[in-house]
Amino acid sequence: MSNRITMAEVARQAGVSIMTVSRAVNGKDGISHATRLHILEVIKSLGYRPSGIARSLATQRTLTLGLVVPDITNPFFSEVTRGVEQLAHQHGYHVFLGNTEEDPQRELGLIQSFEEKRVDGLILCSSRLEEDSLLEIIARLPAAVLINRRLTQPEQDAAVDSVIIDETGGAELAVRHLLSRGHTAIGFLAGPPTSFSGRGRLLGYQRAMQSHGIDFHPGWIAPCHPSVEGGQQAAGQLLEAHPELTALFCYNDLVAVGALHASSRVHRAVPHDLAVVGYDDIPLAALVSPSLTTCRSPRLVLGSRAVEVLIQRMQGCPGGCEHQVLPVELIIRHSAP
Amino acid sequence: MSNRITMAEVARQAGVSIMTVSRAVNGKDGISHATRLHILEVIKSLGYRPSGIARSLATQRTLTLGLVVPDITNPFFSEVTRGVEQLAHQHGYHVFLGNTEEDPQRELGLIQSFEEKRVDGLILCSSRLEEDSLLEIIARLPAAVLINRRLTQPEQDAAVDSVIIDETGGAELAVRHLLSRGHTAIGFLAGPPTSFSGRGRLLGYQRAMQSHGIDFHPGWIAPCHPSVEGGQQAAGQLLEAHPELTALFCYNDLVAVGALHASSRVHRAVPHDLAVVGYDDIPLAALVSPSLTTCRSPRLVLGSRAVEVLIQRMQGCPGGCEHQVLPVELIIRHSAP
DNA sequence: CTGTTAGCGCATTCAT
DNA sequence: ATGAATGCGCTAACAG
Repeated sequence: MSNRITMAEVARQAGVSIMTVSRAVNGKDGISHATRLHILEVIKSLGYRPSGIARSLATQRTLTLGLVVPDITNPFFSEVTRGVEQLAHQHGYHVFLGNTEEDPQRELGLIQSFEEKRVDGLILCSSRLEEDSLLEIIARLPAAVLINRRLTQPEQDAAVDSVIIDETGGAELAVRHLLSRGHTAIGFLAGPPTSFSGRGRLLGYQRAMQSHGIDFHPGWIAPCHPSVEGGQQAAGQLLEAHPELTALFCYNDLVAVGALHASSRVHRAVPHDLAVVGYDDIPLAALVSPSLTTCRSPRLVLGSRAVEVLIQRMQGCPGGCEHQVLPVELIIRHSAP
Repeated sequence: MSNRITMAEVARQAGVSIMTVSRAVNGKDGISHATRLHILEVIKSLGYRPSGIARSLATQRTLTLGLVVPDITNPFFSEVTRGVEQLAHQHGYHVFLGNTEEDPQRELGLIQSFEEKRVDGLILCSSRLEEDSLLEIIARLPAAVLINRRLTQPEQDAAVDSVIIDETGGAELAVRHLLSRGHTAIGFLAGPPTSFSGRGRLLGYQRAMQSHGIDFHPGWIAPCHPSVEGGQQAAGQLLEAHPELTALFCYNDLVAVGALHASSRVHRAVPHDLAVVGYDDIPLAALVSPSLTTCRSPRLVLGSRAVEVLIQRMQGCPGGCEHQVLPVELIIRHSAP
């Protein structure tokens, strides 16, 4: 390797002991101002950089976090990542990024690797792992936070920190907006029924409809793949089967864009002939035309809040686990004014 | 801390020496099949995980890479990141992600931190640092690769590995496409003149125009901020000042989307009254209407190739530095058929 | 095949 | 205010 300069070398050149150098480097006291200055001088001239590895071995802390996401190119996760990095940096931590490519097997591997890297804390975003594995893993780690997921069993849920979005509340907000504009025949392009957010948003839709005294129409709900193509296809079929629908609430913005495409195909102008509402407010939402009315999920905050919870836990703060639920904001644009 | 299990503990429980455990863990030979199985059994039952920290201190390798990007939420960088993570994973490496938030000062800090973390290699994406600092930093590190940038001075450039996109070639491709469709009055919404890609794309535009024997019109070139707003504003002004323009080549897709907005304002239908070509092929490009004809920059490959170069360098491969130039592909869609 | 001896580079006692 | 001894958990030479 490149013959790195060590503390011993600095100590030799400065004519002091290793311990004194250590004190100077870490800004601790018990050292005269003069020698400190001198040592700092030597350090600079030698280009010495302390070894985080050696330090971590001695202190049993790495000042390192692990972040696991399903797909970093997804704007949702990239913004969560940004939030995580931002706050980690603020607290002097650095972050290992793991991309699972949606593969639970890789997720497991990454978590294990991060454990071997001795991360001080782990953030699992939209974990695809089953509850048992998840719980087992988290128990092994010094600190861990789930983003975008909670465990279903109450006792288990109580044992793990989490930060999530108010999926149901956001969906209610969106549907209520449509209802307030006079729509009653509102379809729902539902996402994956297995996902946490899929279930939450469906529940919100149902609640809002029910609270308005609207009969439940199973036919108005169409599951679809959470993509533009999925949305386009599902919207096309739904509108054909149920021409009475005057509005569509979509699982996410990609699906909504697909709905936009589909409606233009069947010559229903948005928003005049059909109102469309999305979810997430990804950058795309403001750029398509008509621009999307949508629910803004606080992605960056999701990440930064997770780090806060983690750091609190790492500092051994007392109290039980935290379950933060972040509110969602309705952004009204042209697709459903 | 959580009383972690060490190799010594495993050794004790298995009734062997630490060294034998080490051999079993690392799959080295010089150990009987039976004892290996036994040790592995003990390891599993104890839930032992080797300490990467201790291992790194002993071996002087961390199996870790550092990646520094300006903004992880930018689809360009998030895909580069994905490529990096992918290939790193393939080779058993893990990656520290650093987000500079476009701040050179933070970039410097991150690099220094990663050096202290003893990363085996560093990838600098679209570095904003000045050449001297850059060179100095790279000299300190065991291995480093630049993405999206090369140093201007030949001697310096020869001293650092890099992976870049053929900016000029891509721009030529785009403009030639417009020329081949009969356009001659082609405007250029140029990006930041200080950036590597800004200069490269401008050169490509000029070359293509010149090779077609078209007089140089400085007025046809308008610098603009590389965003939708910047593009919209610049396009509006350019089209007003030069109504003779029948096509616009845009610095990137965001600018092109802005141009789309602007042209609809002045009632020039795309592509009929005005052809528009973007650059990068971000996901948005296919989703706006009309969909964008654009140059696809191989972002994922940019990342994965950088890791390959890095690993080659880390293995102490001989030969001088590599300067890979990745080709760009023209994607023809509706904005300029 | 297995165990022993030495570090890796630093921080944490405890002396001086 | 400074230094010496010891250990963090593991691997790399050597011995046996």
